[in-house]
Amino acid sequence: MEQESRLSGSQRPGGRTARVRAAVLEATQDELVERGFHGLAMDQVAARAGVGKTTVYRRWGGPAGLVADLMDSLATESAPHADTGTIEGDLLENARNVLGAITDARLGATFQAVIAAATCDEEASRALHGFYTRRIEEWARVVDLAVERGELPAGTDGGEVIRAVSAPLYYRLVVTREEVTGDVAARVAGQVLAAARAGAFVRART
Amino acid sequence: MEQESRLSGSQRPGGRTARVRAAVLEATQDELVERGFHGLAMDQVAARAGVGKTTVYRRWGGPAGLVADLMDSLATESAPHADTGTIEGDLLENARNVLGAITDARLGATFQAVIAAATCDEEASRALHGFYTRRIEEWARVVDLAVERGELPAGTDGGEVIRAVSAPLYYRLVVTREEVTGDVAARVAGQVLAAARAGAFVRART
DNA sequence: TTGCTAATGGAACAGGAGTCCCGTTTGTCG
DNA sequence: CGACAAACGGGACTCCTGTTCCATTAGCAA
Repeated sequence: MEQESRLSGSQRPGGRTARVRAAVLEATQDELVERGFHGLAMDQVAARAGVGKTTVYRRWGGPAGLVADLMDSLATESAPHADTGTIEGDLLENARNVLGAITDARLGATFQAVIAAATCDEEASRALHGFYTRRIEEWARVVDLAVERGELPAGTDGGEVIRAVSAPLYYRLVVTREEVTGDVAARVAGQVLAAARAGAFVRART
Repeated sequence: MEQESRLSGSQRPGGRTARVRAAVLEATQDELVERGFHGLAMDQVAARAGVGKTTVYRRWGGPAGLVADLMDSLATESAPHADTGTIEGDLLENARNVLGAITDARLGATFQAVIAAATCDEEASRALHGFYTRRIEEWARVVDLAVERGELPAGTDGGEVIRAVSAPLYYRLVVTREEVTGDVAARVAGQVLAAARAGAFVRART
């Protein structure tokens, strides 16, 4: 249960190792869609990926390690921030981006699985934290650009703005378990925009 | 796996049944704090509660049923909305209330466990949905009162406002896995207040 | 108090997840 | 091309979760 950096630090990152990882992560996502995190059996994943059960246990340790690595792999392919020209458009784009991720069967199941895993596993928790830290940083730039354009007050905290847009969508998905629609996404973007324009997201003076 | 209404509809709700339920739910919470949802073993719960393993399986069916019932029991003891006299104070109070719930070791672990359970179990999902539906309705009243006092524009959607305050806190807890502090709670309450005053939460005309 | 029945408890049983051992395959380097 | 080492694969084994059966206890009502 303590094999680190299975990604980059491999001593032999040759063809097979990478192939196995790809096949296993692919199979993991499929299983998550069909059975959810609690139903994620290493057995099944190994069989579906066409690799030995031993290999999966050796490299990932358990279901949590599996979803943590899956999250890491998703991090490398996450989309860059939008640039529609206005902060209104960019925030709406961010909301739609989140909406798309959580309504997509494959991605949605994956995110929920990692969230579930993170509640009881330190490794999955770190993977999740890292993923969103990067994503928020990336999208926070649209706020900085808006400030430069004079659309928003100087000192507006971009990370906070992006969090404020994303949070209500995830909140509905995993906490209140309400349906998340395009309407909700649009409303939320509008609400946050209003608060940002009013200067509610300006950083406190140090 | 289909024994309904173990709460109210019992044909014999006498002393022992209620005692057993209380002991089991108590033990469940303890186990959740120590091991999390994935580590919730019916065995352990039964032993800690001092009841037979068979009883726990019979009445709750599985770990998910256990946390679902726990959620239902928490619903009955959730606090009524605040009434500080100003919407600013009430929203801050709501933020602090959420903050208190998720930072409390016992409650925080419980909520995270139910959230994890809900990602893969329909029953837990319904319990969670019901709990927050009630809670949001309850606290939405502070917004209605504020509208009556003239603090906020007519037509402001109370449920949306409460969600907007609560969401960023839960988002940090379960999604981005950032620390949630009193600072964050206060900031969020302020941001939502600004948006509400600007009329961003006014319902669309039908 | 007495009997009925719901509810509980103990113990044996079954199924599956996770671990271990060792032989086999496959990159990689000289 | 050849050898070494890392990584993989299969199968047996163990332990624990969840189920089933039946005896026992304890509410409830007459």
